[in-house]
Amino acid sequence: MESRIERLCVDRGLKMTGQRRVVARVLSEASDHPDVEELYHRAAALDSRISIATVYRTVRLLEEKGILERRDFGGGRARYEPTEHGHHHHLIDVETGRVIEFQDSEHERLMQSIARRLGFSLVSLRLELFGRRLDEAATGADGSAKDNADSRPRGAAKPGTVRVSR
Amino acid sequence: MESRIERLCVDRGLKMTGQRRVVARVLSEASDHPDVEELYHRAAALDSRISIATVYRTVRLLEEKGILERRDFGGGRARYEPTEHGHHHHLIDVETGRVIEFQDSEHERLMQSIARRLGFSLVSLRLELFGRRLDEAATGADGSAKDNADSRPRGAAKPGTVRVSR
DNA sequence: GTATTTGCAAAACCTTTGCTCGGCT
DNA sequence: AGCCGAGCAAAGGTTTTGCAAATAC
Repeated sequence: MESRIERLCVDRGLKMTGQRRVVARVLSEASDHPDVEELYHRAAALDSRISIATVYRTVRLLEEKGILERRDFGGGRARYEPTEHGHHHHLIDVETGRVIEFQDSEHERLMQSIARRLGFSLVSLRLELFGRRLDEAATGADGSAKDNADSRPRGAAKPGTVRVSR
Repeated sequence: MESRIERLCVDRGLKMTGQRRVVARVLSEASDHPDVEELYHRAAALDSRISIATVYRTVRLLEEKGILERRDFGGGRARYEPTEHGHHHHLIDVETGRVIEFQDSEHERLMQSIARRLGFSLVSLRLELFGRRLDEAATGADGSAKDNADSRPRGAAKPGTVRVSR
């Protein structure tokens, strides 16, 4: 069955090889921000006839096509995630490395206005927060973000989406 | 004469060798965000008896001491700038690569509040805007940011500091 | 059929490190 | 004399690439 990312590839006229299909599936099913090595392992589990060079080539291609976005959270390896329409940002737990996504519409407006004041139109932005977990009791947050490391809840329909609404 | 960065090094008890003094001077005089290669070239111009390994070791040391901050604006090379007290952020001109700094106190507050809502205390953050220059005439900005590539106006006392005050 | 893509291994790239020598205290 | 830092070159980790063989359209 055709995965979501595979559909995007086909839509953009990419030649769909077996390897690309596998990588597309892995990406479609990922709910985190895997690096190339991790993608390679997951892909190899589905089809061992794939090399890491192909994974590198594929993520690069998909990034050029706007299907993936490359992230750098430090640690020397690039990490990838599917491009989303509504931009979101990341909060990285400095103790565990867990990545939490969030959105904030007020923030988007603020960034637009700052760019405009500096004489620029905003093309894109990168916002990453690094934080330390507060005691559950000491905060007003509901603590609903789960403990599975590096989870990436997203999408309005999914339960557990972390969104700061304002 | 003792450069600003050299003073900071001495204050933290670092042994000041000739090479460190040169790197400290280069950093003190830099008004941009040089990478190691660039620092090496500038340092070598002042004293050719310096190796790139020493520059790497020095920036790493100064980063550990909190004197420098490492930045990654993409491009695979780390770039460095002296630590500032008031945190600032960067707007990168996507056409020219020029880096403009800015601050926004409203933004600081917003970030604190977002982190808190997610159940975290904010340790640090990274904000980078990527933008395209608007026509001078079409914007309300005063266009005062200069055309010298990669300028880094900063510090309250300096004219030309780019600061979004709100 | 033909242009593209893959696998493999080598190369490229940035950064770190082992070791010996040199310089400062 | 003793230590710490510097230089050099080699190693390290990630990503890219050249080339021949395989594959999609």
